[in-house]
Amino acid sequence: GSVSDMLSRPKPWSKLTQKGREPFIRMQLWLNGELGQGVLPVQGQQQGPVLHSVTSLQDPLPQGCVSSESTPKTSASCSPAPESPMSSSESVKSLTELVQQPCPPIDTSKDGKPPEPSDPPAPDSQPATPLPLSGHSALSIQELVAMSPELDTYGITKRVKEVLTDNNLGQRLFGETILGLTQGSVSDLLARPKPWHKLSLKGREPFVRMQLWLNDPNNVEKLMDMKRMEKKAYMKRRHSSVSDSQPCEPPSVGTDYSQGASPQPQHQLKKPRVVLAPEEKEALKRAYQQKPYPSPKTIEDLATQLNLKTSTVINWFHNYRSRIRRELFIEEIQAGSQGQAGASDSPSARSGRAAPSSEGDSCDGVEAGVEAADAATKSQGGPAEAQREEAPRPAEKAEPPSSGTAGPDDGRPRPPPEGPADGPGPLPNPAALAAGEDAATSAAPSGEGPGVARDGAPRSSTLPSTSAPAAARRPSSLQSLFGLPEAAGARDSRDNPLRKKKAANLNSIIHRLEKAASREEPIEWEF
DNA sequence: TTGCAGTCAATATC
DNA sequence: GATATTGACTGCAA
Repeated sequence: GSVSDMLSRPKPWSKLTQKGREPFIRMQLWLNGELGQGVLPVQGQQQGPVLHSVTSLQDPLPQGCVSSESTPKTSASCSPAPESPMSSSESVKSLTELVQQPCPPIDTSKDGKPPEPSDPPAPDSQPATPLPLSGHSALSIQELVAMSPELDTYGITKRVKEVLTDNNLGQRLFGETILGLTQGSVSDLLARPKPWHKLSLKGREPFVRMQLWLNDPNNVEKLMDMKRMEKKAYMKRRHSSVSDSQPCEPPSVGTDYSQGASPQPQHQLKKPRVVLAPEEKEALKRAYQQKPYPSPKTIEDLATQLNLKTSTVINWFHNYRSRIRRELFIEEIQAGSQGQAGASDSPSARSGRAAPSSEGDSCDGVEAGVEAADAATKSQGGPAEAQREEAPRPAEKAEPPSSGTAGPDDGRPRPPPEGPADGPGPLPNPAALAAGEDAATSAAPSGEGPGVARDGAPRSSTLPSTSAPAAARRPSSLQSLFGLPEAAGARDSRDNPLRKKKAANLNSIIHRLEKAASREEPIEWEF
């Protein structure tokens, strides 16, 4: 009866609970041939082998399947191991274990044609899947992510970095093979992991993959294999291209692009990458300090004055906000782990424990740990310290006189800013520009900052005092959030960037407050 | 429409 | 050559 109902009236995915999704996962797996025969005994007890099939997928990661494609050597298949029935709670447990504990050797796929992310020769062989996943794996990983227990993103990346460096494995290989991401993304991810509870489902995926990879006892071997294979393929291509004096591009199956169709046009269509001059960045940063959320008009003005496209300015603000936020996360984490004195190097887990459902605990509460981080950064020699203040620190090496121009001596291949080539001239003072526009906003911080809730706006159950990370709950953190001067306390010159960040973050909060205040309906405050 | 998360990919830097 | 940085883009949600 349930089956009939489900088949004839399937609910949309988004409406389904996790439990409700299980049958669909099973169906999908079954369709993919992933479920063995008779592995799913009809549930004698109410909760049968829930999730068992999912958890029994020994390799939800691409790596196995990928390597099977491009690494015929790697043995085995993705077929699930024999299973035994399991209760629902056991299933959940098994999921947790899958992610958190070492799992049996990963078998590689036998089916499908997984793409070859790291091996360009057959770029079109897998039209549909951008990730190095076979279809079922993609589904599985998403399910795993959805049901994954909280992971210690910081710890995971730390371990991944260790393993990679210890074994001389590159980010590119790892990213393309294991995560389905490009080198840049991997670098970013490893250097600045977000805490688990701040990640979206999609954002969690790479961490689940990393965790699973870490759990795989053969992970390094497989990657090494991939590396060897790549090298081999590369040598082969190089060899053949040399002997044939052909371009070493992968031979695009049967098509000859090298003739009439010029090989160039695609390149010519590419837009040159905009590279902002240090002075421009500096100006933008100043504007950001004043107003992290500039109005369209301000953006327009900034763009005009800096001789940039408005979209560039918009993008810059988006990127900068987002990256600042992440920097602050990192600082929070660092501070947290410092404060915890090694009790656990699981900051995200920490906050999770403190706030089991603390999604809204500190939306912008990234300030929470900054103060501690501030102290921490001075004494601690951590892996991230080198870059910790990089973003917010204005014009690192070439702290330019702000009136300077983007002179040619900056040595950067500045693409032609489509506009008069006379340059921006003496750079404007965008800060003033931004500040001037909204004095009220800028003045706000000096007022009663956390009065956020004074108007009765629900300080809300979503923000229980216990929901914030430990550092955030310290009174001093609250003070630091809204009491900048004291919090920042001019301890040394390194405080400046932090103060700026804090100020900017505060402005960001204010911006949201203002926005929220202009709404009719009550809202839930998230700070 | 706006802001954000996540990512790519070009470029810079090590 | 590997890694880090960063402008741009996509897709989603409010």
